[in-house]
Amino acid sequence: MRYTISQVAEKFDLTAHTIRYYDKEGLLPFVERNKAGNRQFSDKDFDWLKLICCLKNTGMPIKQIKLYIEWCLQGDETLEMRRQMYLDHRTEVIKQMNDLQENLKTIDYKLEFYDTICNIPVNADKLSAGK
Amino acid sequence: MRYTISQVAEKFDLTAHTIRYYDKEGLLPFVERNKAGNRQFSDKDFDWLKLICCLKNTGMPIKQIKLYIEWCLQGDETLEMRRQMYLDHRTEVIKQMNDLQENLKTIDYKLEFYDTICNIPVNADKLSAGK
DNA sequence: AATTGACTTAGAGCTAACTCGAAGTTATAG
DNA sequence: CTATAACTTCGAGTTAGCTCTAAGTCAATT
Repeated sequence: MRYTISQVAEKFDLTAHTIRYYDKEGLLPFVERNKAGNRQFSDKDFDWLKLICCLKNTGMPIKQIKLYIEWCLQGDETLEMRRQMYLDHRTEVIKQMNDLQENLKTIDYKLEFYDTICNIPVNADKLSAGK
Repeated sequence: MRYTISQVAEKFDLTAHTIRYYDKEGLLPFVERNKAGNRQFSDKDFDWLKLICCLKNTGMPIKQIKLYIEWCLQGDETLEMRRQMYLDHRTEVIKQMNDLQENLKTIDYKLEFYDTICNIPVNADKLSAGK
């Protein structure tokens, strides 16, 4: 099956503009064109896009994703670099998760405070960020 | 105890520039000045800054943080709005954590693949993002 | 009295990641 | 044959969040 840019946009919850931007930035060098010059996405391209979205949504900059894709196209000589990239990125993602969990504690603490004070709205914090 | 902007920057791993930027954006209306016009941070301000960093690091836009701080200074009439903001933000943070966890699976799957292929570097994926 | 260093403001500049508009091409429906 | 819709490129514009520079103030040291 072949898909147009707007079908892909729909499927990945992106805009066609964004997909063209990704292409321009070198993230989609493998996408083929028909005689009219229109992009023709294949199911194989969907795997690439899923991966690109995964890396993007975990905070990897587009330039680094581009680099990774270049490595993939270069072949086996870049295998170890790619593996190392995933190792480093995994560490980053774990850190993000830990940071979120830590910050969630603060938010939950605040919520406890507001849940209490909103039922008994007396003597609330006007100028204090604590408690 | 009173602290200068550079001491605060050091403590919160920000630059003095960034702190002035936050002040300009309305995040630090409570910070006092000495006769020379220099900012004088107190321990109470540290609580505010911790909270601001928490919200910022969980993806809350600076404009919304500013709004929250305005609400705090307005007093009890905004208690319910503040509580609702924390509820909404909590949902956001949980979503971020779930998304990260989901994406981490993809990364771990990739790592498994690269761990295998890097020990037996034969027939690697040259043009496929899958498997 | 002069130098040094840390602060001040105002405002310009930067980067990432889009986001949009203009002008043009092509395939299909009427 | 023409109108419409969906695509194309190019390049300008936008937004968030800084980041930096210039020019100036002020307190403390030499």
